[in-house]
Amino acid sequence: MTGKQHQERPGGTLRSTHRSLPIALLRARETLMEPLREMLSDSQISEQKWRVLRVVEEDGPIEQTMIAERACLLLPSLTRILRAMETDGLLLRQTGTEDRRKSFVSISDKGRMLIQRHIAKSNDLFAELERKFGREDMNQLLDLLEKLQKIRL
Amino acid sequence: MTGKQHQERPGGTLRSTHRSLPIALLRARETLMEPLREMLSDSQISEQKWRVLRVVEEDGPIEQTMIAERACLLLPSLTRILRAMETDGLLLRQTGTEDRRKSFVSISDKGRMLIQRHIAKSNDLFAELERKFGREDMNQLLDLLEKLQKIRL
DNA sequence: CTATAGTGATTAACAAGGCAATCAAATGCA
DNA sequence: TGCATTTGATTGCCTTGTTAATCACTATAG
Repeated sequence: MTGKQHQERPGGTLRSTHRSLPIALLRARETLMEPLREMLSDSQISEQKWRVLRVVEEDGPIEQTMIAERACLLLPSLTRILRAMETDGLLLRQTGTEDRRKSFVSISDKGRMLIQRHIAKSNDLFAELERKFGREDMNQLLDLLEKLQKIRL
Repeated sequence: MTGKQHQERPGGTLRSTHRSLPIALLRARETLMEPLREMLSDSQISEQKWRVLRVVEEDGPIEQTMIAERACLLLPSLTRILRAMETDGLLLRQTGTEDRRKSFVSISDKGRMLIQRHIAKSNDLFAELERKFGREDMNQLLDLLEKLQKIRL
């Protein structure tokens, strides 16, 4: 029996990492985050805090479990992040009146100002991306990603 | 036709987080990683270590800078991960002969066995995804992501 | 009403992400 | 040859990711 080292074995082989969806999603995301992180570093704010800020601004007083889901964060991370952001005066937290386990988070004026300060740059980046990537492909990609999010394996 | 698609308040506004590409990429990735992480937890291995293992297996003796690029890790993270994986006997590291700054990493038999142990499950997951998502959309998504990776903003 | 289980949020402990500084080997140049 | 510069890798410091355990409060059964 000659050893077959790089051939298909009974267990088979994996796809090339070039066609691995998790890796491709990660690599694509890095393309976007590099300039975005640079933009946010001016305000000493992480990409996670930026996501939280946007979600809270978008959906008004909102409970933490919902923020976590929409900003793709786990609750333990969110706890720490909210504490820091509240200390920085970007957010407000108040415990619920009916159910005192819940707390509702809303954006402060300072938080709104921080968003305003980055809107122009953010939209510029988006426009540049749309130009280089193509509006058609952009929308198609967003549609496919939205479809993928809904799948449960 | 009916005016602006997107109404602007004084100072402007951001896109909805539903159409934010970085967030969409993250959410879509979560869909995939949930079952994958569960699979890997059997072997006490993180998704990062799994990526490293696959890259090293795929590209033979390879230097760390290259691993970092292909597995989407920063060098400092990789240093720690490789140290742990070497301790676990999944990888081998040897200093380069020409350039003694470089070190070349290769997979061990134990590492290869770990991959073999998960190939079936991994391919099953991929097949299920392809079935639920559609082969056509799948390939289109991979093509779009590959295109996006190449853009420099 | 009390014991119990369930839910939202937090804490603890450790792995990994991210940035800056550093080390060691190699390279370029006067 | 000397010495600054560059490059591959590491370390330190802090934040975030991840899991399990816990706390505070609510809802439910007996």
